[in-house]
Order: sequence, then C-alpha cells, then structure tokens
Amino acid sequence: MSHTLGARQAQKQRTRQALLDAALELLAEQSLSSLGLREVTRAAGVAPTAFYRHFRSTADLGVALVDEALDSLRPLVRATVANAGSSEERIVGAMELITCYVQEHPAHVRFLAREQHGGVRPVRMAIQAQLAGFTEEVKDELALDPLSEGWSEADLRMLAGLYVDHMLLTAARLLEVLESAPAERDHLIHTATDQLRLISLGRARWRP
Amino acid sequence: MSHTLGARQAQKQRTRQALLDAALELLAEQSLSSLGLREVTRAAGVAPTAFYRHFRSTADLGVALVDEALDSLRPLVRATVANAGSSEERIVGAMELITCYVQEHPAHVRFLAREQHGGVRPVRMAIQAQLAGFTEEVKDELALDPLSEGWSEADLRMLAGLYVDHMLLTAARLLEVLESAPAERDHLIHTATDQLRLISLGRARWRP
DNA sequence: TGTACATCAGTGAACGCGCGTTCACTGATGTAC
DNA sequence: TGTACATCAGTGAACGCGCGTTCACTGATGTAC
Repeated sequence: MSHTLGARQAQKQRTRQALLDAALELLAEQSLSSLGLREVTRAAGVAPTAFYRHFRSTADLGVALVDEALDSLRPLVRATVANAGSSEERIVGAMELITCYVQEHPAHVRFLAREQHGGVRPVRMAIQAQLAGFTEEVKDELALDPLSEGWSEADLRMLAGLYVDHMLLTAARLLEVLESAPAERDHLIHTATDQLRLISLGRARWRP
Repeated sequence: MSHTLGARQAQKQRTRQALLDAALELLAEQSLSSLGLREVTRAAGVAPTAFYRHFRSTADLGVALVDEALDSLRPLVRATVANAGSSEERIVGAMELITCYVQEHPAHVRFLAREQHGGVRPVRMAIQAQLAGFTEEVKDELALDPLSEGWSEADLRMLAGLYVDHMLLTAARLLEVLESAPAERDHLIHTATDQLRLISLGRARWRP
C-alpha cells in the first residue's frame, strides 16, 4: 500500500483547491456572507452541483480558507520570534515578516482581516481559535527570553496578545496601501515599528 | 421663518431613521455587503421603492450609519482623555467609557468592527476617516499632558493611534462575550487594562 | 491479465424564490395670490 | 381666510435575473476474483 493518492482522489483534491482559489480571488471584492456558491463554481470552472461534493456551504468553505491561510504563516511567526537576539532585532524581523507575507499572500491577509469580525459565525470562531494559538506560541517564545524572568503566564499572554493584534492590524493596513505611493507605505511601516518599540519599552519596565 | 422642520420634512426624517434603525438591527447577523434593500424596507415597514427617496444604495446607507455611530462617541472620547489626572485614572476612565458604550450601543460597535475591514469600499473609507479624526483628537489631548513634553507631532500621533486601535479592538471583543459568563468578561477587561498600563510604561520611557 | 461489478466526482435540467430597479400613480403638505 | 396649483414622500404592479438546492444521470476509476 502506498501513501500516494489514487487518480480519483488526486483529481478531487485539485477541484477542491480550484474552488478555494476561486473563492479567495472573489473575496478580494466582497465579504464571505455575500459570496455565492454559483459564483464560486463558475469561477472555478465546474458545475454548481459539484460544490456539494466538497463543502456543505460557503461558510464551510470559509473555515477551510482560514486554516489554509494561517497554517502557512504559523511556522514563519514562530521562527521570527525565536531567532531574534535583541528586542530591536525582533521588531525589525517581525516587520519584515509581515511586509513579505502581505506581498506574497495579499488575498489571505485581506480575507482574515475582513472575516475576523465578519458576518459568518463559524469563520469568526475559526479565526479566533487560530489567533489564540498564535498568541500561545508567541507567549512560549517570549517565556524563553531572559527579559521575561519572573513574568506570570497571564502577563506573558497579555503581552503576546498585544503583539499578535498589532501584527494583524498592521498587515491589514499594509494591504490598503499596497498600490499607493511608496511614501505612504514607508510612513505606515515606520509608525508600526515605533509602536512596537514603545511596547518593548513598556515591557522592559513592567513589574510582574 | 422658523428653524423647525415642516410636517413633510419631519416625516421624511422619521422614515429615514426607521430605515437606519432597521438596517442596524439586521446587521447584527450579517455584513453590509449582503444586506438587501428589500430586507431593510420590509423591516422598516415601508415599500421597497421608498428606499430610493433616502439613499442611492445600501452602501450609501452604510456611510450614514458610520457617521451616526461615531458622531455620538466623539465628544465622550474627548472628555475622557481630557479629564484624567494620572495615567492610571485615564486608563480606568477609558475602559469604563468603552464598557458603557458597548453595553448601550452594541449594534453600532458591531457594525464598526465588522465594516472597518469589510467588503464595501466607501464604508471602509468613511470609518477610516472617522478613526483618523479620533486619533487626531486624542493626539491633541495627549499634547496637553506634561508627560508629552518634547514629543514630536508624529510621535504623539503614533501613540494616539495605538490607543484608538486598542479601544476599538477591545470594544469588539467585549461584544463577543456580552452574553458569556461574567468571569470571561472580567478577564478580558483585566487583560485590556494591563495592556494599556504596559503602553503607558513605554510612553513614560520614550525618548522623543 | 481479463472480466464483471461497485464506487463516486462531476453533470445538466428543473424548481420556486427573492432580488434590485422602472414606472406611472396618489394624496397630503407647502406655496402664491 | 380661501382657492388653485406645485411639490414630492411613499405606493404597488411589473420586469428580468441569478440564486441555492433537488434529482436522476454518466462514465472514469477502483476492486474482487
């Protein structure tokens, strides 16, 4: 027995991915709650009824998109937080990670920012769960830092949450100015970096 | 000539408000981009065609909702930032303001959080503009504080932005746990307060 | 290897439904004299 | 104050359209012997 998929399974995966890709593209211009099943299948080049072989509904597809988007980011975040020496290095590294990710996966970032507070409950919950996982990982990495000596789990999580929220918000803003003048982009990056620096100063002074 | 409206104008205003109220209620469960014109008029108790006497489209109505939501909040924010003595007082005052506002206008908060990154461009732009105005006001109040001596306009704005973003995100989170156990709610408020305290520590150490 | 049967991803026609928008209208309110 | 006319917020019928979902189907892939 081999672990390679049969021809039928492979084709099914390809169709499923075509649906996900088509949906993500359509979501550049609208929210998930207004995305139509027929719209997605038309863009993916399959019959409307084929949709049901893969997803129960567009909300179900949305949850799959959440996992696709964040599973790819997770290892990158972990590595960035872990590999930094000084606070300043960590800040610069994090900002570089974000700008790269936004440039390479703009549709995923847009989708996450949009649906984080969007109209589809299961998707909102899925994003919330993924972000909580991120926060936990960042917390674990922060705990290894000498600066965190004496910090409680709760305080570490509080700080990690501040970082994660700031990251996602910055990513969403970068997206808005992607096609703007480079000056606007630079200004945004500079402000976000300073905000991280200010938080770092607060961290160094925090009495746990 | 009097400044009171004629009977006809007054009635028109009432219908307009009924449309706004109906829309806001419907937006508890969905995004603006999936909100239907007929849905709104049905809930408001008028004929579908009456909609066009007040708004060009649901996107247009959305922009009106943004102004309605944030114009009521603006004076409250200004007062809260201005009236505080110590940093700690300002933090506690801000958190109280948020929890009150969320409890009294949950639908407005939900709408703003949802559409801040939502699928309707004009509404996104309107919210962005209003938030920029908020940030500017907070910046102005911060500038009056002795702690801000020597700070540049850009640094003040950077800090004000951090506060405003944190406020809106906290409001959106409070909304999600409104009907949860009080313990969850308290935990959220405590974490958000600590985050503001940590930012304040950073502020006190910032070298402009 | 060859044959006979089972599985199941994708099809295409059909359905009833609510949508946004148009149009000519009604009748209360406003205005001019 | 009374009359004649203008304005315009709200109506109701009608339209063409795309939607989500159902169903019986096709035919390539997989499996058992």
